This record gives sequence, C-alpha cells and structure tokens, in this order.
Amino acid sequence: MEIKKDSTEEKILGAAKSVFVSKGMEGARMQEIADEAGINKALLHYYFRSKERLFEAIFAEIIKFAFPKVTRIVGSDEPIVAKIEQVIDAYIELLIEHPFIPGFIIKELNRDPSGLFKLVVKFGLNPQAIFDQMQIAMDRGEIIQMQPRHLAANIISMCIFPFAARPIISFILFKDDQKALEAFYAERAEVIKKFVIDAIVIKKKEIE
Amino acid sequence: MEIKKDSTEEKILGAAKSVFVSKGMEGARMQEIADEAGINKALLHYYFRSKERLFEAIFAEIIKFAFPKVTRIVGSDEPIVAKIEQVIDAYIELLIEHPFIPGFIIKELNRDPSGLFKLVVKFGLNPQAIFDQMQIAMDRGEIIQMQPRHLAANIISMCIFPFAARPIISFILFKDDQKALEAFYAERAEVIKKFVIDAIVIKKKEIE
DNA sequence: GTCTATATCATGATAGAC
DNA sequence: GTCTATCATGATATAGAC
Repeated sequence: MEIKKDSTEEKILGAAKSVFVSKGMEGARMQEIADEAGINKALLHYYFRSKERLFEAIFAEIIKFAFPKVTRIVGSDEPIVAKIEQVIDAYIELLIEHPFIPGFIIKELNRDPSGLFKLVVKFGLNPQAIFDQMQIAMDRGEIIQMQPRHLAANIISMCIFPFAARPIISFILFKDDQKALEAFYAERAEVIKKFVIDAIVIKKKEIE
Repeated sequence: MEIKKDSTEEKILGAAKSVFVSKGMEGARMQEIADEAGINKALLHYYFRSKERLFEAIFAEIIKFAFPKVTRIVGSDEPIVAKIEQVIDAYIELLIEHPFIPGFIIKELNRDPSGLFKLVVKFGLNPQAIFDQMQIAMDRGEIIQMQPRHLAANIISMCIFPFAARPIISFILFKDDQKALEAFYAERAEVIKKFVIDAIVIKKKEIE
C-alpha cells in the first residue's frame, strides 16, 4: 500500500513535512504548504480534512522515524558497552542527516504532549529491556552502579541537545561559522562514546 | 528605576511571562494575557506598542535570568573541577525552580535566532574564559585532554536536556508519575557531577 | 490611564464550476 | 481531482469616550 511517488498526496506530504518541521504546527501556513507542493490550497483539504490532521500525519511519520532505530540494537546479543556505542553512532548519524528533528519534537511536545500517548503505545516504545541489560552489566561489575534511567538520560542528552539548541551552539560557540559547526557535530559521536566509557567502564586494575 | 510593584505594567509583565512561556510567541493570545493580568486588551497596546515588543521584553528578561549565573562562578579562583560542580548545581537548581525555560528558549530560538544576537552582545556572554581554564587544567594533567567546547556541551546537555524534553521523560520513563519525575530531577545534580568527574578527572594512581 | 467599540487583516475551511 | 472564489472566524491593532 505504498503511496505512488510524485502523486499529489506524495507532494503534499513532502511539502507539509518541510514546512511543519521548520515552522512548527502553529507557525506553518496552509498557503505555504500548498505553494511548496505546487498545488492549490483547497487540495490540501481535499486530501487531509484539516490542518490538524495533516500535521498529525507528519508528526507520526517523524516520531516513527526518530525513535525506532534503537530497538534493533537493543535486541542483539552484544555486550552492553558495544550496544551503547552503537546507539550513539546511530543517533548522531541520524541527527547530522536531519538536524531539525529535535527542535521540532521538543517544540510540539511541549505544546501538546497528548500526541505522544497514542504514538508510543502504537509503536510499542519500551525502554525497560535496555534498562535491564544495563542493570545486569552493573551487577556483573562491568560498569559502575548507577540508575539506568540516569545513564540513559545522560547519553541521550549529550546526543540530542546540541542539535536541539543548534542556534545557541552555532552563535555562542562558533559565531555562526557553519563549517566549524558541522565539524563539531561530526566529532560528537567519538567524543560522547569516549566520555561515556571513561565515566562508566570499570577498568580491570581497579578490580584487582 | 524599578517598576512599582502591583502597577499595571508590572501586572502585564507577569501575565505575559506566564502566557508566553507556556504557549510561546505564536501560541500566545493577547486576550489571554489581558485576562490573566485582569485588565483590558487595549491596555496591552498602550503600554507595549505591539505583541512583538511585549514578547521581546519578556524574552530578554528570561535570557538575562537564565544565562548569567555562570559568570560569577567562572570568575572565582577555585580549581576547575569545583567550578564545574558549582555550575551544575546552579543550573539544576535554577531548572527545578523554572522547568519550562529550556523548552521556551529552544522553541523561540529555533523560530527566530536573530534575537540572540543583540542579547548576547548586550550581556557580554563569552565562554572563552571558561574554555581557557579547562585547557590549563588539561595541560596540567588534572583532567583528561578533550576539546573544551565538547566538554562544555556534554555538561550543559546533561543538565538542560531532561528539562527541555520533559514531556518525553515524564511519559516514557515515568508513565506520567509526577512524584517520581520530581525525584528524578532532584537527583540530577549529584548524578551529573559524579558522571563528569568519573569521565574527566585523572586519578593519581594512573599518573604514577 | 482605562475602557468599549471597531477597523483591518490573515487564515483555515468550504462551495461549486469544470 | 483540481481549480477559483468566497465565507467565517479570530487575531492584532486603533479610535475615541470617559
């Protein structure tokens, strides 16, 4: 049931995604979406009854796109540290490709958190599995003891926040030098992996 | 030149802050601000010519409030690790008191980054001093070598992101249990301090 | 300074021809 | 399915009385 490429519906979805992501639900204008899709405003209402419904379609698509990479990694049987490294790599890669997603999600969820309910339930998002794996590694003495939730929060924060706060990072740290900013983002994965490992991995000589 | 308390202007500023922070510039309605201030819509335009100007007044106030705590700490002559701990404590304390500031700032800066220009220049925000101090501590072998910008990004990310992403944290990690969520935030300062120290402080036995 | 009433305009949504 | 034309609403902003 894939939507035919270059169909009108496809064009609308592409244009709506672009406009909603950059302007947000409240800042977006149906006229602008229509212009970018190269069609008429009335057609938007023909395909999607209202702005609200069009937005929901886009929002679901982006959430689905941003969240599920993790589940595949969690399911593998590699050691926890390798999994953490893979999650960091996967997220930074995704965010370099789509740097405006974090700002968009934060903006819209602070505006109306209710949308998260249905989607999380629908996609079966559940972090308990990864928390359990962390706890096991802690009990084995492979990594230090800390609440898995805090460890997860630390890792995810370091990955996502610099993208969500892009304008601040860009201006304050790099005086809007985009080349330098991109270089900074490209380094993030290695930096975060090393930082996390230094913080949590228990070195053997400390055990002896 | 302090504004008299309970004056009309004071009431407007208080109401506008509350509404703008929770709804954002685009989501806020002048009617709602007037209602919350207990005055008439026309009065808003009498005191502040437009919604735009009223918003700028509030935005400047919040930026001024959110940023400058750091400068006082940076200026002291304590060792770098102590300073980092103080910055973390100061920020988490501020954010627990005002948890909606990060979401507000991220939303508005992604909408229109130009406002940052004037304000940062006006308040003389400059992180170079703290970066220099970090670099000195690295060269002395007190903390590991890494780019100061990345170290700063890591620390700030772990402090701010869980508040900016409050709805996600609340729902996914705590199933909207507000008591548990507050407990989590209360633990953040200690968790982050330990995490950062474990990651960057070079233990003496490793030097020998 | 504060209010009521109104002007002005932009936007989401619909009607109806083709 | 796609378009033009139009409606209905709600928002910012202003005029003018008190």
